[in-house]
Amino acid sequence: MDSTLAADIITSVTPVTTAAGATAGDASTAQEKSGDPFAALNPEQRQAVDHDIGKALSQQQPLLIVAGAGSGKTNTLAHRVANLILNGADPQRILLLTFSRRAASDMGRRVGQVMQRVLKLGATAAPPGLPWSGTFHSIGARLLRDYAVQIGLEENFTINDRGDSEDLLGLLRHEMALSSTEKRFPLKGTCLAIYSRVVNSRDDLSTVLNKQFPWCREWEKELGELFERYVDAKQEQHVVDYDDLLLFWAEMLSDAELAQLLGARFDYVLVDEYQDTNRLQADILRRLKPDGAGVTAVGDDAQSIYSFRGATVRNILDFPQQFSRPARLVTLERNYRSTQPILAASNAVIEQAMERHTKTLWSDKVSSQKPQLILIPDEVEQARWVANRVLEHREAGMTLKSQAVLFRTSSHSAALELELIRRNIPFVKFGGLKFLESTHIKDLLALLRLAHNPNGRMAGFRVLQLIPGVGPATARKVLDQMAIAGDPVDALQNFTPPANIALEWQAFADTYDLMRRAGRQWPTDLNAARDWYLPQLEHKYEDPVARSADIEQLTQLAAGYASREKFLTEITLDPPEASSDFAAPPYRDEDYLTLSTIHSAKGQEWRSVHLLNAVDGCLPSDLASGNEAELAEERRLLYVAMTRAKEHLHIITPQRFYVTQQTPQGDRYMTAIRTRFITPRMLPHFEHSTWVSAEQNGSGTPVPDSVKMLVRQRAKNAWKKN
DNA sequence: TCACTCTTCTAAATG
DNA sequence: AGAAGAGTGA
Repeated sequence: MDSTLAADIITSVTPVTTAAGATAGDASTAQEKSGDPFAALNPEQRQAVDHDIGKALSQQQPLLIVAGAGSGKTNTLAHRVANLILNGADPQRILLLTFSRRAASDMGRRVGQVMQRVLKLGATAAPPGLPWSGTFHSIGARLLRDYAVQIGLEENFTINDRGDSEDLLGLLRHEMALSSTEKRFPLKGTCLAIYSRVVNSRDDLSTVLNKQFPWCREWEKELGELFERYVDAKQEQHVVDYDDLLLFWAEMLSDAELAQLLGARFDYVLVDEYQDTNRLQADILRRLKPDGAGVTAVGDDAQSIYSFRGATVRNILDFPQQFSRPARLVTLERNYRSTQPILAASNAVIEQAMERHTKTLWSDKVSSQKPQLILIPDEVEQARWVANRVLEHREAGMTLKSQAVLFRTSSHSAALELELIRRNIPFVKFGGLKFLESTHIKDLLALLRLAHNPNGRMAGFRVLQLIPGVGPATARKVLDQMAIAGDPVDALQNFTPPANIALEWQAFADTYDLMRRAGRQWPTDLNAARDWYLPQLEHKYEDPVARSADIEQLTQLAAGYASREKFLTEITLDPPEASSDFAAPPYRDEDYLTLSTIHSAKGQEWRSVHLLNAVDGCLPSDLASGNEAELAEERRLLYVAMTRAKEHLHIITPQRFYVTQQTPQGDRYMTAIRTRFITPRMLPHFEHSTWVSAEQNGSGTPVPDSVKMLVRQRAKNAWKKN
């Protein structure tokens, strides 16, 4: 093992006190008193951090850390990485697999802080970077580029995002005449979901259809054929989809020689959020390190919320037996995040879950304030109430950044967003509709992709139809000619378009020519693309101004990347989280409120958390109330949402919903009831209050709970005979 | 072959 | 509310 790097760091030690913030307890003082760098960790965390340190790599046992919400999971993992490096591990040979890009950079920073503190590095001394940290997908993409030639992939392959993949399936579906069948064939989105599930769960098609898509069972034969064509089409077009990034990686590892080569690249493999990995990812891990030496996984089965993507709780439950050597299990139950009343309520919710690693979180943060359960007339009032409360908290010294509003589904925040805009409260929304998914952004990216990979038919199909007068038929003809031509640029230039669009055609051909011309430098090709696209925007959309602002923003963003390939890969795997409408750059540095789907809130924490629409139909979503497994996951979602709160938790249940879709004899409003996951038995864990709408009581002041209780009690007493 | 309108169907979370 | 397919006129 290479220990030169750690040695280098130690020689640069300077006796400066740390600037890095201590997370759990008072790290710096505890450590200075005892002289022990890890003194601030609790005994279980310490076991995890010290596990098999100093043993020969080949002798090390795999490690599973089952870490409850807020138990210092990231901190523990960061300390373990730092400890490995301190004991001679080479940071270049550590593979750190995280769930999101944000988690990856967070981890890198934390490791740096720990290293700095432990080694007492000066604030200016750079801690070692971790070049191999990222999501399974992004690491997969890097490895595929490295080994492309050896596994028969074209070097210029591009990555299709979900929209492209759906469109490709849609096209093939149409070609197979499945779009006009007597009984409706599954839509392209459903087709992709089925395909993806097959790949990620490693089940066969009929199992997946029976288990997850029973209403599509009758199409098994056609779907099988469609997917076969889909795989061929991707190969012809030099494109891969998200699932391929994992699948090709796994397949690469089923070759003994390549597996040996790849496994030997990394001494340590650490996986965060293991509860949200799927079987394909578990296979990758096992094939990379068959005996589990140097493998650490961290996760919490109670927070598994990605089964729709094929993640399975079985992964974490089975981890101890996954390798040729059994794993060591360490459980972290002490919560450093939330107050005891918040934890008590969260525990009550998750206790109803059936299969799990039993653990009960505890905390010594006392508080007299129970989480609040608020009954509110409707969504509009909900928005107003939340905005009021957010401002109140801020008056009490809580920055907007330390507060968040969470919801099950992106659209649940619509009313709140309007209210926040109206009242000038800055916010950033995470999750939901991505910047990347708007048509105009997709158009421009498609043009860049087509320049990078002329075989990418989906990109081509989309781009060509942007030219006025070009529809599907012409586009197909052009693409066919491009495919057989030696040089795609020549094919475009030589194509004879219908006479009435000759001018438009020439402008496009010249742009493409420019973009592919040898010697061009990024981002000049991007600028050419933009200059061509902006005028198209004018006649294609009603609101060209807002859209061209997005395009400008994308151009800015893109110029920051080293190359076209880097940009295209990164933007596909890690799109900007918030749409430009709400996250204009100036807001970024200011204080802002966070709006987030529960899924995107994973791993985060805030002093105050509001949870919107805690009613049946929203949480659990009525689309996910089909079977027990789906319901169990919805329950975990509520648990995840609740455990994000450190001090204040407000759960809001609007009683009436405005229904946009009219049922034949339906009402405009629908009455909602409190989420079934908060049962009457749990009510003592909450403080209750009711907000009477402004119209009803004139002032909009909430009626204090004490008054209400009094009234209710008296009403009840009238019937008591004692 | 394209561009447009009309009708019917579906509807989430994400790398 | 928006997508996808069907139908129609230029």
